[in-house]
Amino acid sequence: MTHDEATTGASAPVSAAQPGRRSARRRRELLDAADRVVMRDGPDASMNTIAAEAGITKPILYRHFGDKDGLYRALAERHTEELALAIRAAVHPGRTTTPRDRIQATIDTYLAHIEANPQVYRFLLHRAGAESADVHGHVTAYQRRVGEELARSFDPLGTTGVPARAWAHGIVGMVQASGDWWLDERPCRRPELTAHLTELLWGALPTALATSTEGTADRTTDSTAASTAASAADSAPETSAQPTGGIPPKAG
Amino acid sequence: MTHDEATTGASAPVSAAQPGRRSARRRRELLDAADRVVMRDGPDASMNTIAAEAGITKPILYRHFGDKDGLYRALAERHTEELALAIRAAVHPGRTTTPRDRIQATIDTYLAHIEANPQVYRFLLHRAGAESADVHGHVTAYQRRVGEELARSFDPLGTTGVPARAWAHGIVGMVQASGDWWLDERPCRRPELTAHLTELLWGALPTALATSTEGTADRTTDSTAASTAASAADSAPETSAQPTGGIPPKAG
DNA sequence: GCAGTCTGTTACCCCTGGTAACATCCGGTC
DNA sequence: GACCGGATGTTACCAGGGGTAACAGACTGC
Repeated sequence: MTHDEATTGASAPVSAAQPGRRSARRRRELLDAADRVVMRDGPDASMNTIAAEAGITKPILYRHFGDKDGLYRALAERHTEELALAIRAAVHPGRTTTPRDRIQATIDTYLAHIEANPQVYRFLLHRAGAESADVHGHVTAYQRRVGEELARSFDPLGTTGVPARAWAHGIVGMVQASGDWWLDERPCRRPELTAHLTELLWGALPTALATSTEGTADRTTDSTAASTAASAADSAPETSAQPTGGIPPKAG
Repeated sequence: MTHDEATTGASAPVSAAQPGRRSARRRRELLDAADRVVMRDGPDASMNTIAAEAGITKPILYRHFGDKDGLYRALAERHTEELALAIRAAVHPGRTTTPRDRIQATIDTYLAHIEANPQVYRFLLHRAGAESADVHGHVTAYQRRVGEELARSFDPLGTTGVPARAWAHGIVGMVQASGDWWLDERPCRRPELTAHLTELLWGALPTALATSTEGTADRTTDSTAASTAASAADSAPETSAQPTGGIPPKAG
């Protein structure tokens, strides 16, 4: 039971005679319910649970989405779209900026997204579309998508040579992996991580390795990153969570 | 419903397999069988199948490994150990080398590994240990492990500050993601990819973006990477597959 | 002989993904 | 109104996979 929502809203003039019209809305509602469940119970939610949350039973879900993978793919598409949009906005800003600012803003946008909704992120990373592929389940496809988006931004001519794409996918993986680690340990606040990663892409690694080999050890890296961390503190969209308490950086 | 008949909660004899020393050999044999099946059927192999491959039945597997996650974790540990060893050897070479050579060798070692055995790689990436964690299934732990390994190599003093660890995990993710993309599309041979990624870490991105913004578009990146690609052709272990021809990128 | 433990088995439970078959409402058409 | 198509919904079921209980030999050591 529990069929709240009174069904048949009909408050708006349902003039559209298209048959898919109503079913599209139903589909969205089902997707909403699935989203709620997945965000609450994690990606292992059963179809029964999702159906119950939607106030219906399994076969309806299967009529709409084919199978579980279809549902999850539809769900993932939504979120991926959202993220890709934000990334695109950060990569192609309206006013002219330096390349470094663009990269930094892009990184921060990504991090802000996964920080704002870790559940979505986990779902996308670990489950979305991982089942369908025959043998080699491509890494969740959403990462690929963002990568291609970034690659296109590197040379807007459409050439998109191998190096650019390798870099783009590499950068996405870089931000994703360090972001994942950061989400778990929270060793610093987001602007600092953004700055560290931008530094890394801007050639901080050879510098750090060279100096550490010669004599002075790790202080170099620390100071380098910290100096730019401050300047990055206010670049990207909000979505900032509250301070979330301490967890001191514990940087030696 | 009906009646649960006590049982109350999974018993969970953590690490049930510890007792006999002779059982250790059996354990290895079981693990071998599981390995065979997983490499043949992919990570979705059922416990029944694995048991059959080992010539036994399910309960024995459960006595040895607790549950499926335990088996998979044991399996993953093996392969991760192997990879971590290779990485460590590449990061800390016996004779003195330049930092750049070390990084390049490390990247190439990783890529060589995933190229040599994609099945293992897929398994580690997608399944290993992804189930056990309560809510947030950390990314397969093997990536983390390699990351920590790399982080330690950055400042051998043991400090391992935040920037170094952020970089290390980022680099691992970078190599992993681009390697994954490369495995799927094979847009170039391994040495080229290794060179591209090393270039990226050595500050090629700002250069490329600056020049592409000013005038010349993508030729810069291509030539830069190609020049070093040749020099990297013979750094790490072989395991090279045949050329596999040139699938043109042709991304949507 | 007995206890203990390791090996192995059969048979079972429960849950989950997925399907079949049947019942229903609602909008449109003659 | 009668009728029909299509979406909505249901109960009931199946196959298969994870996991467990309970029992059966075999080997050790006393």
